[in-house]
Amino acid sequence: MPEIDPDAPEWPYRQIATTLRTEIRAGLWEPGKRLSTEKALCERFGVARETLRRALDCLREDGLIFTIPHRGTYVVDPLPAPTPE
Amino acid sequence: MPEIDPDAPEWPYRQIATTLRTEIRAGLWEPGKRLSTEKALCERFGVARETLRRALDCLREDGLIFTIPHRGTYVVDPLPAPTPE
DNA sequence: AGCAATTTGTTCGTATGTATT
DNA sequence: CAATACATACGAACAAATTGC
Repeated sequence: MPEIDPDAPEWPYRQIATTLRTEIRAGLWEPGKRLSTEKALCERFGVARETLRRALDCLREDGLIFTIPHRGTYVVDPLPAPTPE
Repeated sequence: MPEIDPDAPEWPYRQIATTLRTEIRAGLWEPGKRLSTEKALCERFGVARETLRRALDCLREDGLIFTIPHRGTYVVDPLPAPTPE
């Protein structure tokens, strides 16, 4: 069961962003802790690094994650209130 | 003051080539030095990467620039004599 | 102090699909 | 139809900072 569907109308990077957003909201990624590395996430979703990074950009805009250069990407703590819309 | 006019009769990539050619000839880009990255130039001119690269192709044909893969695009040193026409 | 591995940052090469001119 | 343009995506290579030994 691939985690993204290349044939879906939604772009892969958006599908990935949605998946990760849901997981973070569900608590699968603990606030304050580090997310998987870009490399690991690329392998998990079967996409190129650019695509994965594009997805992370979305989450960063949501205020759900932040990245420390050469260290990793972390889940914010505490999580921001979900934005309506 | 956008640097290119999408409504002009000239294609955007040609307008960009002309602008950069003029700047290089005027010495705004020092011979031997690196030009801005494709990304930065895309943002400056507000065009897609393909369009920007098409403009760089023109300058490359003019012998004004050369590109080192994964490093950047540089202004030739010395500049070639302007070709008549 | 030194060194290699890890990880993110950057940059160009290429290809595809869609829309516009 | 052909050329151009945009957005996305994959690939490759290199840079730079961090980490662990």
